[in-house]
Amino acid sequence: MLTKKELKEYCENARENYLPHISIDCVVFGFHEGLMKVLLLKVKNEGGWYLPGGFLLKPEPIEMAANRILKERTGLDEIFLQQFHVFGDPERSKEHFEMYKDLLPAKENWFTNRFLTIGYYALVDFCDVNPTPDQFSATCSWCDLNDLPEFKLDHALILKTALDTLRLQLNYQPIGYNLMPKEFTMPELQKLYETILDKKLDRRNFQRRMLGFGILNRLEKPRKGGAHKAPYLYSFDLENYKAALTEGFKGGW
Amino acid sequence: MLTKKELKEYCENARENYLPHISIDCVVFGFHEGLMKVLLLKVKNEGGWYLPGGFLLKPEPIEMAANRILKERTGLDEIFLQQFHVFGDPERSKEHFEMYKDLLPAKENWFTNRFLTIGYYALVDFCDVNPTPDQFSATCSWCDLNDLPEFKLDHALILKTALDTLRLQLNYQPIGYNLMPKEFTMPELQKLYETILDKKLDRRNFQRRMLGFGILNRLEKPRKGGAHKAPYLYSFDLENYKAALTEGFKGGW
DNA sequence: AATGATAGTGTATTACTGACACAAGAGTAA
DNA sequence: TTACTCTTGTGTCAGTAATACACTATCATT
Repeated sequence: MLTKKELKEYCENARENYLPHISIDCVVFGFHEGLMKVLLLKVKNEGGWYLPGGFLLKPEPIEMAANRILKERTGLDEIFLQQFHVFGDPERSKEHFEMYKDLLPAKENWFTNRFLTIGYYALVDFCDVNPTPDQFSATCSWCDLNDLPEFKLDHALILKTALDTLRLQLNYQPIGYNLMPKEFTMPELQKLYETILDKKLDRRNFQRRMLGFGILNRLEKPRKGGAHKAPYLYSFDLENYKAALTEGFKGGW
Repeated sequence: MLTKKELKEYCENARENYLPHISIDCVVFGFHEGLMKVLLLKVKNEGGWYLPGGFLLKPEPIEMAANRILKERTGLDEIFLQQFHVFGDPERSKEHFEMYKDLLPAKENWFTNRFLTIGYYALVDFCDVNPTPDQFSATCSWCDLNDLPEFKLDHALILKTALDTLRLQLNYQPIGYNLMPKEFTMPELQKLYETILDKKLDRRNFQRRMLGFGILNRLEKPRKGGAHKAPYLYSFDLENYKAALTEGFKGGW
């Protein structure tokens, strides 16, 4: 929560530069040590967590805004982003309304307005991210998808919708290029799928199917160093991967 | 295109009642005589066609706004609606900007603002629709999907995106309840699928697969009156249909 | 009663999915 | 060095779904 002074400054700036009534919230998925992670922010002097988000500059394309916001929170450029839903319940920002309504008159108070928020989800390589709080936040950090904190506003719903969308997309799009390091083993990739879907998959069938998609290159060298049989390393075949992204897998009719 | 007087009145009302910078555009699909149809509007004194659209009342949920807009254009309540994308290119309303910029000063000119538009597609029973122009339009009518006119703004893109989404959804959701009359024959339903997908399907395999979904009831009576063998009539099993809508078909992992 | 057009249905082939088991490699410890 | 353990790589078989294809049934018309 902002102090009155901070609020006032922020609102003046926001009214000047941002489109009113529209915000962007991003669900940033990462994958680390076999666990699915989401990037979250904890606001100063408030309980509850937020998704990284922000506003749209008046002349800015939406996707560019999402990229800008994520660049600020992660340090990353060129993030894989997918717009998935607009959340527009008139009551969705009620908490903010209650919190800020007494600090500034409605007319100049950015946060007592209604906001529609455009939901994006992002897939990123966990290790590349440098979580950076925004000016409202005390903390920006990865949270385990299995162990989520309390959310503010409707951010739990946004996260759930993103996850549902991701799971659905898994069925007709390749995924992983943005979540895995350049080189990885088949068991590691399987773990990613298992984590996203929250279920066990058969090792042999997973491999067969995955290879069947034709988006993987097996590298010559295996991964050394483990205490067991050295697994092969794979990388994505970018060309086929992108083709699969646009055309989708098989898919019925 | 509006006259100056009309524009002025409209803008005053709009500023008062609608959220700025946000619009809704609907792609209304219907199916008639074996052809896929889209509901379009032709504005007075302008070349080119628009999708039915409108704005969001300040306290109104998005979905309700889409319903309200479609109720006005079609006479229908309770339309099947699916939000599919937000279009936000800052240049997307350039045509409007050029058209209206000289009529009113920017400050009070609703139409020279930037608009993000939320795209919904709707599936309706062609025969139930009573196409009704809005106050800007001379004509509201069904157009054949294979024979589309010139569009204004980015409405060709919006339509294409809607169609792509619909085709994709065909693979994991039932469709047809909203597009077909209550009772229909298997060949008629097949024709719907063929029309949406723009490709021929095998009669026998289509039937087997469709019945396999378990969302159809075969009625006792056949359709009489044709010059040929009387086909069976089917209706959708609402309960199973809705279950399939939420759970999706099979779907991979 | 023969014709023409369309509807209903069965079957063989192939591809895919899911369940399962065994062999190979790499380190570890005797 | 050898046996052991853990993990990876791969083959097979059965059940299921997808594809391709051809015949019979029915109605209206002549």
